[in-house]
Amino acid sequence: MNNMCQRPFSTVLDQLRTAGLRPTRQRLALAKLLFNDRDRHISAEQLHGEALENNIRVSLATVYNTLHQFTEVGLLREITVDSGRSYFDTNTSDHHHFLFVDSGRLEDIPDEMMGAIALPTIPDGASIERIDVVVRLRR
Amino acid sequence: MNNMCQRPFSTVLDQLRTAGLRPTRQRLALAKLLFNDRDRHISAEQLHGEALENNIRVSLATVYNTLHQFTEVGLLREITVDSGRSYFDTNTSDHHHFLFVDSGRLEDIPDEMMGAIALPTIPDGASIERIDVVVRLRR
DNA sequence: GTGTTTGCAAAGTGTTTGCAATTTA
DNA sequence: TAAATTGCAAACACTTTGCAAACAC
Repeated sequence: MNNMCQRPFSTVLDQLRTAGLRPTRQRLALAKLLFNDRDRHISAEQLHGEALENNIRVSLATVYNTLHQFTEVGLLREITVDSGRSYFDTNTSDHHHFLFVDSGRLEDIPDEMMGAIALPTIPDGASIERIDVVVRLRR
Repeated sequence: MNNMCQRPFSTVLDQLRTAGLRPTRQRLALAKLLFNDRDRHISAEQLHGEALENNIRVSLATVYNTLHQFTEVGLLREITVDSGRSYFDTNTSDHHHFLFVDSGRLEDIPDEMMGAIALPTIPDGASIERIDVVVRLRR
């Protein structure tokens, strides 16, 4: 698995600064929860819950704002697998996902497990923003 | 493009019957809207609107029920591209999608435009239900 | 100080549900 | 007539918004 999320913390600060986002208490605390660990696929509600557990006072609205701001800045990647719920992936490198349909759990596909995908021919005038591959697994 | 949706109408009736779904006025009318034409990617609200335009009295709840029942029976395939909105694809064959991110429009990728995807190695005990590929396009 | 960010509660979106009335076999 | 289906309105889950108070620079 590509450990792109183990960025030095200074990078987060830099990226916030570069993007003109002030390093507020809330943003820094959420960034720590998100990036200090392994790669994560986390929803806004989950992150909010985790913040509260860690005695970080932050509102759900701020968690949403922060996740979106981080996504715009390139610190996160947003993934939607099922209707009505977004996950945010701390691994922003090119990679794909396993979705365990029974549990709803989402996991990165290690590069060794997934060969390269041949790029499709695309319509005139269009350009590829990104290719999302979700391998849906049972059992 | 694989025209799997041009199934004879009798097939729809058969599949409903086989599944123990009564061919009610609403189900038949919605099936006609869905399957009489080209391949479609349609949301519940869109289909409901279309039904009303065609003077088919049907509630939005019934449209939702019907779309899900058709999906269970294998007449449709459900696709979620962005948070909070499901599309139903009348093409249930193995194929992938272009998503035009500006408009939100979803389109089948013709087989000629997309090479085969190498199946990934999957975790022990799991089996692949389906692989969703969404090529996100700009402009 | 000035502009940014936050928290709250309210509004919004798409979807599902409970249940009485209706329809189908 | 028994079971399935429908329509309505209310409930739902998740997300976004408006705005005054708090904060960062």
